[in-house]
Amino acid sequence: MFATYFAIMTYTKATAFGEEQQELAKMAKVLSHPARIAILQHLARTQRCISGDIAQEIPLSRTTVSQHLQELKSAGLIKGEIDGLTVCYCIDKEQFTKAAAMMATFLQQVASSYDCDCQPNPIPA
Amino acid sequence: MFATYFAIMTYTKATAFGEEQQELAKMAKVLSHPARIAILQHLARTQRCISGDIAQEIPLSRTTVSQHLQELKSAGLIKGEIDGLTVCYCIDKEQFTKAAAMMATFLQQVASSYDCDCQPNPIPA
DNA sequence: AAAGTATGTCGCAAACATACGTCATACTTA
DNA sequence: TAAGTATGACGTATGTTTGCGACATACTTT
Repeated sequence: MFATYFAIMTYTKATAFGEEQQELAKMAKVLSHPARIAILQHLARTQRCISGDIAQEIPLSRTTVSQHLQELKSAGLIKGEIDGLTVCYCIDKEQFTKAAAMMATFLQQVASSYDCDCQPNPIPA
Repeated sequence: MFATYFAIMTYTKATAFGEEQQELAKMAKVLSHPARIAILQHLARTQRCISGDIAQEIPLSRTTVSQHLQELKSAGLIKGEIDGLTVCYCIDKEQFTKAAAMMATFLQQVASSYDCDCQPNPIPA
């Protein structure tokens, strides 16, 4: 107990990243591969929910595309329904919108930060 | 020459990812680690351009934080000015805003896509 | 000049991501 | 029921990222 406290206090700095920081990083990670961007764009553009034809649109093997789809799915950004032989994927609009809003808010906050002129630390607190 | 053509044509699908897809993925990758999110938030929040004090705010060693700073810098999202002993980092507002806008547009486009009900491929083109 | 401080760079180990061939599953159609 | 097709899961090779200690650099202060 004391030991635990001590261990924590020894670390002057933050002990872990915040919930939101981890959420944002996770969202960003999902988007951090061109194949997954391409898949999302394709799903957004197409009128119908294309299944494995997606692999036709992307310069990767079917296996690899399937993996990327799994990743997008387990992140909750898309959903897939089995319909007989084929699987119909589409954007999970609700979840995607939520995650996108969080990301957009973060970007907005950082972008609208005060424009620094890189002066040396003014008040060495 | 013919061989090259043949090699290209053999690939029915796209040969490479688009410029924009790669740009977006790159931006996302930079944001795909909680430490880098935390650093950006910290820089945005702080009135003055903190240098190595950043390491105090983050649950990682100074070395590792320095690396993350380098990554943000080489992605152009932040800039750092040496001022004697310390280095003053801050958001590169122009570049960050540009990248953020690109990302926000992409998210918006996907989020505002048509809401699919996952019917089986209607017209098997 | 010597000691001190803020930083960055190097090199390594461990963890993770990517790509893809092959195999397993489950449905369709003949 | 057998052949065919669309998929996902498994295994594995190869590459990339992360984290950090130890060292190098460059400036400041005494």
